[in-house]
Amino acid sequence: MAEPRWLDETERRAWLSLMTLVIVGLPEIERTFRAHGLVHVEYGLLAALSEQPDGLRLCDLAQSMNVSPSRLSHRMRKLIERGYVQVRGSDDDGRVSIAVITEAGRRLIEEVAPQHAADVRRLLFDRLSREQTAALADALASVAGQLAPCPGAEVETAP
Amino acid sequence: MAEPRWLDETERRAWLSLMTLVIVGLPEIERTFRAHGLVHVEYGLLAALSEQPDGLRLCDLAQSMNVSPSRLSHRMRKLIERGYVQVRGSDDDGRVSIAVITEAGRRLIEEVAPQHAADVRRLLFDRLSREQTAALADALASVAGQLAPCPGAEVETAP
DNA sequence: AAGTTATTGTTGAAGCGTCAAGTAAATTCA
DNA sequence: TGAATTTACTTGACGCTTCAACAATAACTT
Repeated sequence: MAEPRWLDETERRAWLSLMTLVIVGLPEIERTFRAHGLVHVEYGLLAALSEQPDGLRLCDLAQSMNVSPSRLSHRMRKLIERGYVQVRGSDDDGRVSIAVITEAGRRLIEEVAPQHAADVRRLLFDRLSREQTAALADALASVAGQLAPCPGAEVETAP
Repeated sequence: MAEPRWLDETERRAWLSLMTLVIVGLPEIERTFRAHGLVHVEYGLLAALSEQPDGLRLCDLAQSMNVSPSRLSHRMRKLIERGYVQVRGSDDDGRVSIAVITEAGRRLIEEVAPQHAADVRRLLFDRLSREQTAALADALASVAGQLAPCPGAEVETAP
């Protein structure tokens, strides 16, 4: 059993700050979604679908959003129930389902998106200089790049 | 209604990378804890308590770990049931309870801590240069500093 | 001292995520 | 062609988080 390599002071500060961001900051982000009856992932799903007017295979959607099939299935059930998404089977492949955003879904994210962008800005970027933002993007992209084959994990820009 | 200010390309990359880290990376971190019957927050609580041999008031513990009273209460119930923590009432103040880590709790985090440190390293710091790490710590600390009055949110170094 | 307010902590319900198991269709391959 | 494997997706159970409501003690206020 090798001697464990503990984090040094800088690493520890980075990690603890990240955890604070996750534990305190993200729930604040969530509140905007909850006010509209959504959770963050559902917003991401709607945003992704809003860029694909012809719909998206569920497996592709799951992969692009980095969610498990199970999780996607549970979220889709709710989004379908509430009329934000419709799902039809594929003609080509009997296994796949294709999700399409509805008009109601489109209206919803068009309403939520600006608030979300403002939230993210308030939480994160308003507190960082341009240099800090660039450095943050650089570092996080290095990490995320190896985690997810799919880079386009979410949509924050205009719908 | 002002025109929404969308994220620019760098900000978007930073945010999406952060979300990937949260959605893909943190669950990997969680798996180590689950293997020991814990969740991340519980590890943090035990780690915090392990540095206070005389115990800690629950309200102080909650504040220092940035968790709600309710959440703390639920987690403590489990930690008490499993014998990792003991709680006694305070003599000074009839409202407060004081939590103390047990020997079993101490043994547990001493076992888990090195694995957790290795996980964090694998996830994050092994993929970053010293400069990137320093920049990340700088940027995240700027953000976290305004989110949490309490900086010592968790313990990653030797117990 | 009595009433009000603030602090500390708990509880139960509802919703979400994970995991394991399962169905069904397509593909591979013997 | 038929059997095994892979791919796509769903379901149910269990644990965790949040939120609202609650109880109990302490601290103010006049």
